[in-house]
Amino acid sequence: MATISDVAARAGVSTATVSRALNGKSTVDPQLVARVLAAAEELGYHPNGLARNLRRQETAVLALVISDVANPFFTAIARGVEDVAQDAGYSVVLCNSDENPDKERRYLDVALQERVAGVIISPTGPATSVDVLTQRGTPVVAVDRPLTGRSADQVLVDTRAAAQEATAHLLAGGYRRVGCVTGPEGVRTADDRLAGYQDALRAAGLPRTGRWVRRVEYHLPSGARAAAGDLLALPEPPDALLVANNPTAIGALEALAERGLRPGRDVGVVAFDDVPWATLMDPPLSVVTQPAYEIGTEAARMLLARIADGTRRPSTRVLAATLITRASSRRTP
Amino acid sequence: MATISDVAARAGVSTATVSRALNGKSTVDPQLVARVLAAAEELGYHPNGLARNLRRQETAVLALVISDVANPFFTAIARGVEDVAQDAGYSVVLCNSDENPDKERRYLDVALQERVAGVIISPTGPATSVDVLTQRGTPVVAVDRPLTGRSADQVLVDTRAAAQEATAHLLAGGYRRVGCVTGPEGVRTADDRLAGYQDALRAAGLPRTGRWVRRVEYHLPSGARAAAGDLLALPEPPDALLVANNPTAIGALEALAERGLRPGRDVGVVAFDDVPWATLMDPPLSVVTQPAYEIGTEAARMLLARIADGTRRPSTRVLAATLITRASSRRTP
DNA sequence: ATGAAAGCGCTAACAG
DNA sequence: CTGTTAGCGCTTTCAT
Repeated sequence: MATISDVAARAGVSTATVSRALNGKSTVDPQLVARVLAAAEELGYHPNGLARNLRRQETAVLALVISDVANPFFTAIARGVEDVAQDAGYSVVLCNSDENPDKERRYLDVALQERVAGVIISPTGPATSVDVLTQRGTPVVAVDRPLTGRSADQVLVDTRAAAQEATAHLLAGGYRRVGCVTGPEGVRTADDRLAGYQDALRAAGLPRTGRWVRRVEYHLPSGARAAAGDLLALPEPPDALLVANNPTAIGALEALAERGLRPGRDVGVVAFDDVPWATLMDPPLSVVTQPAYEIGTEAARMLLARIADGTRRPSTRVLAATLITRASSRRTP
Repeated sequence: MATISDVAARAGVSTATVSRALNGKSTVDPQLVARVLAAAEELGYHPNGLARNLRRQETAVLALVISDVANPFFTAIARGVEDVAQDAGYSVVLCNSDENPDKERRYLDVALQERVAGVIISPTGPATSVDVLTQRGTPVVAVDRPLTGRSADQVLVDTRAAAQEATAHLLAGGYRRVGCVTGPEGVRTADDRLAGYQDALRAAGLPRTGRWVRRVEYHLPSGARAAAGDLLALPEPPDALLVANNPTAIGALEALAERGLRPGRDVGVVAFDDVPWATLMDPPLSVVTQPAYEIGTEAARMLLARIADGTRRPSTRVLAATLITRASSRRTP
C-alpha cells in the first residue's frame, strides 16, 4: 500500500509538504499542491488513519454502544446519532452489547484501545463498566438509561410519567386488574415504568400488589411470552397489561393469541415504543412513543460539545414520551 | 494516559519485557510477569491499540456495512457475524449505508483508513465502491447482493426461486391478477425477485405485462405505500401482491388498510422476510423467510478464512429461502 | 514556502 | 530470559 513517502518521492517533494497539501494546512504553492494531488491519485494513495491518529492523539470516530440492535427504538437512536455525527465529520461505529455486561465491557475496552473520540451508550445495567472510559478521560454520554451514581451527560425520557399515564388510561377505560410486564431489576427504564404503573394504581386507590407484575429479559420476546402466559393462567388473571418495551410486547401479544384472547376486548394492552406495524395489528396497538431519533441527535450534540470542551458541566436532558391510544386499549373494538 | 514505558519504569524492566509479558509472547520470568501485571494494574494501563495496530500492520476489527439498520433482516445478519467474530477474537463495527452509495463510500473509506482486517457488505447497488478495498487488498465478502462483475466471496440467497414459488402459490390459490412491488433497478435482490415473479407468470401461461409491477425504495415504507395505492387505484387492480422486502411490505399493507381492503380475502399478500410480528397481524402475513442469521455466520467464517489465507479461491454460497403460507395469501380467512 | 528531523506507543529482530 | 534498537506512517515543530 502506498505511503506518504511514496507520494512525496513521486511528486518530488518532502513528506511534510505532502501532508500539508493533503490536509490543506498552512500555505503551500498551488503548483506543488497539484503535483502532490496528482501523485496521490496515480498511486491510489489512502492515508493510514492509524498512523495519523497515533500522531494526532485523536480520532474522528464515535462509538455507539446499544443494548439491542434488533430493537427499533435503538436503531432509531442510531440514525439520530449518525446524522449529527456525519455533519460534524465524525463516523460512528455501532456496537451491540445485547443486554450483556460482558459484551458491553469488551466493546468499551475496544473503544478505549482504539482511542475513539467519544462514546454514546445505553448501559446494560448499574454494573456497567463505563468507568474505565471516564477514568481515562474519554467523553461519554448515556442514553435511555442513566449512569447511576456518576454525574454525567445523559439524554433520558420521562417514562415513569408516561407509564403512569398509560396505566391511568387503562383504568379509565374500565379495566380493573391491570398487570405489568417489565424488564430486569436494575435496568432503569424497567424500574421506572414499573414505578409509574404503581403510581397510577395508588392514585386510583387500588392495592399495589405485585401479583400481576412480571419481570423478564428486555431483548427477547420468549420470556415475555411465558410471563404473560403465566399471568393469564392465574385464577384471577389481569384484564389489562402494560408492557415495557417492544420485544416484550411481541411476546405478550403472542401469549394472548395463543389463548385466543383478543387485545382490547378481552385484555387491554399498552406497550412502550411505537413501530410502523403497530397499526397493522389486529387490533391496532396502543403505545407510548418515545422520541428516539431526537434522543440520538441530542446525545450526539452533547457528546460533540464535550469533546470540544471537556470542562463543561455535565447536563441531563429529559424528553417526554407520548401516549397514543388505539384499539388494543379499548373494550369496544 | 499511562504508556508502556510508564509501566516499564514502574516495574523496573524494559518496554520489550512489558510487551512480552502482556501479550504472553515467548517466555518471560514469572516473577517479572507478576511485577509487570501489578504495575499495569496500578497505573490503570490500557494498551494503545492505534500504536499496536500501526506496528503490527493489522487490526482485530471487522467492518459490517449494511444497507439499512432498521431492517430486521440486516440486524439478524449482524448478529450472526458478531457471534462468529467474537469467538475468533474479532470485534465488529456496524456501519449503516442507508441504501445510499455516498454514505457507503464514506464508510468504506473509513474502513480502509482505519485498516480494518476485513469487511462484510451488502452493496447498495452495482455502482458500489468496494473496489477501493479489493484494490488495496482488504478482504471483502458480499452478503445478500452479489458484487457484479467481480469474482468475490459472497453469501447469497436464491430468492428468484423463492419469488417464483410464492407467486405460483398465489396463482394456485385462485388469485388471477398478481402484482409485484419490488426494489430499485440494479439492486440484485429486487431484480431477482421480480424475475422470479415473472417466471411464475410465464409458467402459468399468463402475459408478463409490467402493468402491475412497481419499483420503490427498499428502506422506507412510504414509497411502497404510494406505489401499492397507485396499483389498487387502477381500473383493473391486482388481486394479489408479492412484496420484495419488509419495510416495503409495511407500506403496502398500510395502503390496503387505507382502502379497507383485507389481506387474503380481498388482496392476497406474500412478503419477503419473516418477522416476529408477522403472526400478530390481521390476518397473519405469508412470508418468504431467509436464513439471515446463517448468512451472517457463513459470511464471517468466509471472511476469517480469507484473512487467514488471501490466496484461496473466491467462493459463493447460495442459501435457500422458504415460503411460509399464512392467511394473508388465502381467500378464506 | 519548504525540508529535516523528531516522535506518537508499540512490537519484533537482534544481541547478549 | 531480557534489553537495545529500529521502525510502522504520519504530523509538526524548528530551521532555512
